[in-house]
Amino acid sequence: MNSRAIAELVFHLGRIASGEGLVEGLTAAQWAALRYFAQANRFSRTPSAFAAFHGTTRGTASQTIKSLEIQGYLTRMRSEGDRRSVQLVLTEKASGIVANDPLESLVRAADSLPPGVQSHFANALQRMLGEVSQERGKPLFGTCTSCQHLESDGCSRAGQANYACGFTREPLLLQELEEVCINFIHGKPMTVKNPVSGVEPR
Amino acid sequence: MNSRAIAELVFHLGRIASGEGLVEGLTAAQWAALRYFAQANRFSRTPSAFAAFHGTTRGTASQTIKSLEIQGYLTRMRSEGDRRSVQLVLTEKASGIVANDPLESLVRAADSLPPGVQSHFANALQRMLGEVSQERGKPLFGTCTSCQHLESDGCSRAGQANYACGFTREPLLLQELEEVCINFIHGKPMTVKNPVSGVEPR
DNA sequence: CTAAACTAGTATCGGTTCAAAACTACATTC
DNA sequence: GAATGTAGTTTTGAACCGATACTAGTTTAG
Repeated sequence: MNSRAIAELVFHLGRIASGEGLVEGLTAAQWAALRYFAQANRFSRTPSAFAAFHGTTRGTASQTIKSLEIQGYLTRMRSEGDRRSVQLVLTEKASGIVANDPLESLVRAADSLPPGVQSHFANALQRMLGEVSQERGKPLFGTCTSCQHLESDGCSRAGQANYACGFTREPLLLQELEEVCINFIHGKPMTVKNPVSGVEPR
Repeated sequence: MNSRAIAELVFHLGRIASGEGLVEGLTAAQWAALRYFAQANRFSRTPSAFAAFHGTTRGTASQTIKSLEIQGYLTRMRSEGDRRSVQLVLTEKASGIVANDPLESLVRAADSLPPGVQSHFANALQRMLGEVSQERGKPLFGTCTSCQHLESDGCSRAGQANYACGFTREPLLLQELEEVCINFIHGKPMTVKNPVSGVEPR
C-alpha cells in the first residue's frame, strides 16, 4: 500500500516540478533535451541516444532538437567517423539559461533534505530506475566511473592512470569519466585494479 | 551537486515509469486522471480540482476528462449543491484496468526497496512536494488524517468517534478519511484530541 | 433586490508532444 | 556487390498544453 504512494509521489513530484509553464519559452521536453546534452559524453550526444534516454521515438527527438536548434540553443556538427551521425552541442545562449531550469525548484527541495538522507535517497532512486529500465527493456544510462567497460592501464598509485572504454575501444579523458553514456553497463563501483583484460567490444 | 542528480532522477524516473507507450490505449495524462479520480474524495472529484492537482489548466483537464468519458472510463453527474459543478466517478470498466496502470512497474520497484527505507523515502518525497508546491503557489493535496480541518466529537476511546470537516462543515464517513482532498492543509499528524473548536470555514 | 464580481466548466486557437510509418543516406554483413 | 541494418528526418493524426473567450450559475456589495 505504501509502495503505491511512493510511485505516485515520484511521478507527481517530477511532473509538478518540471511543468512550470514555459520558462524561457521552452517546454518540458526541450528542457529535458538541454539537460541531457549538457552532460552526455561524445558517444551519446546524438538524437538517437537522446531518444533512448528520454524514452521516446527518434522522430519525436528529432523534432524537439530541431526546435532547439532554431531557437539557437543547440549546434549541429556532422560526426567524423560515421557520416550518418550528428553531434549536438549546447550554445553559449543555452549555457546562459541553465540556471532558469524549472527543475531548479526541485533541486532546492532536494538540497534542503538532511545531508545524511540525500545519499540514501539518491541510491534508492537509482535502484528503482535500474529495475524499471530492465523491466521495460530500456537502456540504463550512467557514467564511466561505475561502468563495466572502463579500463585503465593500472597506474592507480599516482593520479596518472590512462583510461579507455572497452566497448568503443577509445581512450577517455579524465573529465569524460563523469559524463553520461548510452553504452553504460552496471559494473564494479570504482575499484579498478586489474583491468585491460580482454573485454571484446564486438 | 548531488541534489541536482536527485532532482533529475525523480523527473526521469517518473517519466520513464509512466510512459509505457499506450497501455490500454490511454495516454499518461489520462492514466493520471483515472488515478486521481480513484482516490479523490467527494469535494475533489471535479474537473477544476483535477486541474489544480495535475498542475494544468481547467481547459486541458476538461479535454482529458471528455476523452475518458467517451471511452467509457468516467461517468459524469451534476453536483447537487452547486449546479455549475460536476462530479466524476470511475466506471466498472475503469476499475477493471487499474491493474494495468503503467505506473505499476514503479510500484513494484518501490516495493522491492528495503522495508525500513520505504517510509523514509516516502517522507522525503512528501516533504519535497510540499516545498515545491509552496514555491509554485500550487495547492497541496492530502488526506483528512493529517489535515488541520479534521474535527471529531472526542469519543476517541472506542472506535466510535464521529468526524467532520471544519472547512466544508460536512460530516465525514470513516472511509473518507483516507481519500485525497483539495482543501487539505497540513496539520497535526493524527493526534486528534480536543477538536470541534471554532474553526470558521469561510 | 439588483448589479458587479466571481467561479465552474466548456470550446477554440496555435504550438508541441507523441507513436507510428514511410523515407533517404550511409554502414555493415554476408 | 546485394541484403540487411542503423542514423536521422518527415509526415500524419491524436492528444496535450497555455491562453483566451465564452456560458451559466453563485456570491458579494451597494
